[in-house]
Amino acid sequence: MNLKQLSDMLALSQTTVSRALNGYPEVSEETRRRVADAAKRHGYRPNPSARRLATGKAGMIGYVLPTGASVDIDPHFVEFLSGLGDYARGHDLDLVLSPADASEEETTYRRIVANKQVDAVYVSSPCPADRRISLLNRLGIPFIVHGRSEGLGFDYAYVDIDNEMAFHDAARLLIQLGHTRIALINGDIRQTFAIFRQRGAQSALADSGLALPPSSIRSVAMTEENGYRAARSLLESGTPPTAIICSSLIMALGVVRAIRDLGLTVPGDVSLVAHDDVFPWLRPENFSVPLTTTRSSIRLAGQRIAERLAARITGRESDFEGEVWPVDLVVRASIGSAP
Amino acid sequence: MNLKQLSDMLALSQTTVSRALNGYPEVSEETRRRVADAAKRHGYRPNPSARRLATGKAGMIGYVLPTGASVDIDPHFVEFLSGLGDYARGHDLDLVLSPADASEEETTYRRIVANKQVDAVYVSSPCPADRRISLLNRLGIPFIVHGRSEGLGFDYAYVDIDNEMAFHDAARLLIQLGHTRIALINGDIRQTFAIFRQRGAQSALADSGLALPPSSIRSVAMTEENGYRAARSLLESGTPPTAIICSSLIMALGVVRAIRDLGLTVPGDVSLVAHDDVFPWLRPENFSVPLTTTRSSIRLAGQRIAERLAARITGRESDFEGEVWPVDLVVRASIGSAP
DNA sequence: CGCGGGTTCCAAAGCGCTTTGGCTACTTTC
DNA sequence: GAAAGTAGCCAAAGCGCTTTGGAACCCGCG
Repeated sequence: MNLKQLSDMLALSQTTVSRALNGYPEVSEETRRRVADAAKRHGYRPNPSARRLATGKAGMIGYVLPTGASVDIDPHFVEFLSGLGDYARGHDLDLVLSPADASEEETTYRRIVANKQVDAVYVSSPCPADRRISLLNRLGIPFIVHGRSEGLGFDYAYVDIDNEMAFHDAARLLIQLGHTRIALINGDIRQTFAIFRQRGAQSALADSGLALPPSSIRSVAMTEENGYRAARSLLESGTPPTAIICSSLIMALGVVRAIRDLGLTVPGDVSLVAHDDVFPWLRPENFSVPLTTTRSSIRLAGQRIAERLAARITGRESDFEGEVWPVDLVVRASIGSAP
Repeated sequence: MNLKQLSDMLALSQTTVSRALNGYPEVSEETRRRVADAAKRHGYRPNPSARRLATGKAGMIGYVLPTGASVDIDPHFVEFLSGLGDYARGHDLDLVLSPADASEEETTYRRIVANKQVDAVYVSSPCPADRRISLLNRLGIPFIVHGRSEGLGFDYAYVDIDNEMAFHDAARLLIQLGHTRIALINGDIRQTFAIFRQRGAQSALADSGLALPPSSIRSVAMTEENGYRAARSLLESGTPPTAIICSSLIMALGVVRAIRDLGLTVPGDVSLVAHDDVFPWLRPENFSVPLTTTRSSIRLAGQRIAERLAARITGRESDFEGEVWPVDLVVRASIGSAP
């Protein structure tokens, strides 16, 4: 069933039917009703390819998926996706993933924009002066960044959490508990979120005249194994920390294992705080010692980003506002006063 | 840069240029080279919407993403996606995700097929007599199932691992070690993979005159918490198992925690085998006691499925072959002879 | 009565590609 | 040397939609 058939059936022109369906004003209410009615009855759905060809609008949002033989997609991505799906479903939005390895990332962005395959894209895990962001800005396609970049020289729309404040607060709490040797097990420091977290922890320590020397910082990909290794090397060093702040629950698994392997206890010997992105399948309250966390749901961010993306596509949103969400600090048994 | 501009530039007709680019035989080698050359130099890319409109082919593969307020996307999905990406990248295949909740799943499949938005779809986590599979079969779009269904009454293409054999082997090994009270902590039993796993474990036990009574089976969503609860309830029952087989590494985390909480040890009191889907961020050899696993990489399955999907789209594959991959049984320290 | 001004509708021109059905010119065949 | 192929190319017709630029009609006003 296509437009022509439908309009023939109604003895109207394709123009009128199209307009009736798309809410143009120059068609009488009665005709509009008749058309809408027939369309529904016959299950008419405009062919998206045709529509896209004619309008240039795609009804899809795009994401360039970083892949590569040695590249693992972040498990956080799935949570983000859930959130995106929560909104997209019911708003007739589809998501197109274009896998690309690092070397062809830029080309891929250019391609999906040039082809008008998607109406908007989102970008995740930005680094400072992120090239993808300046590229998209130049290409002029609506986009939203999940996270923030720095030093770009122009405004852009983003949704981020207050990583700096979160880790500041976590560090401050540990300091208040008397800890002076605090270590940070962070994610890849090339990414802004990790930079902000380090900054937050550092400033809290500085506020109390303490330091976070490079020797107390680890910056690694967020796997259980890396968490273990980082924690071990910290705890086996000359001046082991009495508290560890850790950028992910997955790494925290490794940290806990390392602590236990060394015959130490939480929070007796080591206090532990981790950032929780809210995975349904791994919850901080279920750690052997319930984990104090800085908590912020990635899924919620996904929802919000989808919503704003949709608003940008339809032109309801056009400024370049950055949203920074506060992060909860949830205290559980894994922290205690310094030994 | 579009076809017309390119062909004007070359003083050739659009027809010839199109044919040269698409490898039709009726164009001379020399012309073809000239065209290919110019296309590359000017970065010409055919507009996919136009091509789709003309051919009906989309160059995309589709997936209906189950979502819903209380639905969590499986973290395995991300691994699968990595695999899909591995192939898709470099083959100009994009992936479109259409989020839909359970109630509109069927409608969504119909929509993406009717709209020719995608050339093929894949289906994951099938259950017996899966309605999606019969629907797709009826709609006549190429598809591949990741996993298997049963009792459908027609053939279809799938890629699956030998879950039954895997769990059979795992159970047999435990029996050989002298275990007689073996428990199974399984995934959602409505899904075929879980049924097969149960069947495998059951048949191994039956081979030795043992049974796997319902009281020794838990069938739950695969989270750490559920693993913990299941293990606890099993171990605190009147006849606690001396060995547990567990359907996922994530649940195994909880199982290990439960064992420890009860003051028991692995493998002294309880032997543990888990299925490992090969997450880069959580590895069985890094458990406090390295875990014996049945191992099969989901990522590899993703690659293979993308490859076969591409083959089906282009017509290189047309039979309805089911592929069943063997599963490795990797022995590590978490199993021992029965106490 | 005729005319500006709405309202409601339509024919036709794209959008950028593929594909059908020739057409030309060059070989081959007898 | 003419008939029959064949290789190489092209014009034009779609694919299904949106949108431009009217046309037809009815209204009330001077």
